[in-house]
Amino acid sequence: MENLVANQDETKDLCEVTIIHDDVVAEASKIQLNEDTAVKMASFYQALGDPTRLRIVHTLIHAEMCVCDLAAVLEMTQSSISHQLRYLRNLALIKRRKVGRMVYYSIDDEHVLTLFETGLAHISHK
Amino acid sequence: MENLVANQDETKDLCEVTIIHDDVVAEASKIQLNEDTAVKMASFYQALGDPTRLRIVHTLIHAEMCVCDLAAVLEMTQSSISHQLRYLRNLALIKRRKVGRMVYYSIDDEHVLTLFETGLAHISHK
DNA sequence: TTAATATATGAGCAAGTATTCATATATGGA
DNA sequence: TCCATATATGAATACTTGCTCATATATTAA
Repeated sequence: MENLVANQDETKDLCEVTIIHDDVVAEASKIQLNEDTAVKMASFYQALGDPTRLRIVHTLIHAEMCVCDLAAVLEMTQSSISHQLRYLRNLALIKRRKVGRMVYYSIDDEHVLTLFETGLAHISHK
Repeated sequence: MENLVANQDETKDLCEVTIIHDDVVAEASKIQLNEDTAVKMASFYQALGDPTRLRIVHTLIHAEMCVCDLAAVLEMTQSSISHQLRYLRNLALIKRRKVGRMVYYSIDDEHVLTLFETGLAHISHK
């Protein structure tokens, strides 16, 4: 179930693909992520893989904020911020709270902060 | 230097952008990432934000591997793998070691594993 | 009910990207 | 030297994506 490569013969059917180290390939095949897992994980990283969304997340890590104020802080239009908020909400990274006609957004994922800090450490270190 | 918003009046110049909570906006403006930092961090996340690159990284976390074997394991062409390896190497997430005409790739960043584990925890948890 | 306003969203466009295809480079062996 | 082969890469293409613009929805206040 976690093995996308059924067997080596099948792999060898792929044009131009040669196996050099059978043992290494066999071991690596065992631990492969299934397609669904890879796609879901990639979506998670991609959410922070855009400067605007990253800045939104970074801002919301510090405080809950309404759309208007977020747009002001990031100096972007309400529309673009709203689109990106929907994107992040669809991935369940942020949640919203409605108060009258205002909508307050905040972080809704325990792993976002870890991810952010790791990224910051990465660019600070290299 | 970390403050992209020079002052509130300037922010208000942006068409259609209204500030609701001046204090919240002022505080948030103080902690904003500068453009360069946001772009660099986003690039880091984006590297794992593609299923193919994520699978490459995941595989290399377990073992150093040559291009041929990687292509076999991931069931993709040597060319596409090679392109993505260059991408990851340009971001210094992986490094290479040449032995004859073979090139062995491995992880070259201490934060990649943390990032990967956090992402896995995220999708396992939600 | 009507006007004002905070937020949401569909369509369109421009820019970016992952793969393929063809080919180049580089190394080892005959 | 000549061929086979492991890897790299430029160009083209199909696909994705972030923003803008116009407009819709929803809530408050008059």
